[in-house]
Amino acid sequence: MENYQVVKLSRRERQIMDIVYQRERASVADVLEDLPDPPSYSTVRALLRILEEKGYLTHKKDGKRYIYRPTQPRHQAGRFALKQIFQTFFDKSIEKTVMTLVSDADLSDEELDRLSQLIEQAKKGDATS
Amino acid sequence: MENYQVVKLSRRERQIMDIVYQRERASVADVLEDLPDPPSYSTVRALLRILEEKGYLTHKKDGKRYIYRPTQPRHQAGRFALKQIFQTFFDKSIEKTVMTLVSDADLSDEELDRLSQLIEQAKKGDATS
DNA sequence: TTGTAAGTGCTAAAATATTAGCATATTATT
DNA sequence: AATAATATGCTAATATTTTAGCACTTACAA
Repeated sequence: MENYQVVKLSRRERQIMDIVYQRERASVADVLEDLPDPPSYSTVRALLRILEEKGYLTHKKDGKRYIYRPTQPRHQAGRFALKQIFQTFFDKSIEKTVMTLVSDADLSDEELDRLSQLIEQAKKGDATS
Repeated sequence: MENYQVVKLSRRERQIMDIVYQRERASVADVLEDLPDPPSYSTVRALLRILEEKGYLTHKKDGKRYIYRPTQPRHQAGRFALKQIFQTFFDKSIEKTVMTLVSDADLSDEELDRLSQLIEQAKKGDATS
């Protein structure tokens, strides 16, 4: 099970994958709009075609233009990306990673309550110690 | 404040930065050891030199060899990387990101307790709603 | 103090990624 | 059904990344 963060993607390819993941689906124009240092239209089309060839994207026609989507579900790709992050920056510790997220987050009370609940559930559900 | 995940790093450069961050500091041999599809020794040296030129690494001498370190503190780089992730994959929602981490994590009771505490503190400390 | 092993500095070749542009197709409009 | 506007398909030039190799340096041990 390969993840796009891990595999051989060039800089532009990664930028484009990030954009398509953020938008869930995107036309060439959408991607171009979000790209930093935007290259030409043709360039973006070429990259999208390559990413499709490599298997990271698919497209379907919508009227006369193509709409691209990731082949891998966003949530799944996200989990892989997170794994990469906590292995690289947080001593492989999920706890440290969560600590950082929560500390920086400025979450609302509702959000914090939901997190508390989740943690309570985790305590019950699992007997690891 | 620029982050290496965000700026123009090539694929190999990123791989190397990840390795150096994981190890905190690394010799050429260390990096070579961890690189997938490892290239030659000279190659790794060249890339390390380039990363130093670009300002992402520094080195000091240790005996006859160089030890490289990131110029940017790991924790700080990690926070940036996390931001990138939750913006790309989790609808910009830190809550969703934490949910995923905790759900997947299989954390020990001690870890869960510490997280509960952290969340309680966050509730007290901050009046956002 | 000299030889040798293990390092680095630099440069240029090779491989890959990035880009633009022309030819062609499709849709909508008149 | 002809035209204009807006797509895509493909190819080849350019730029960047990745690589190896040779020349030089340093540390250490005989």
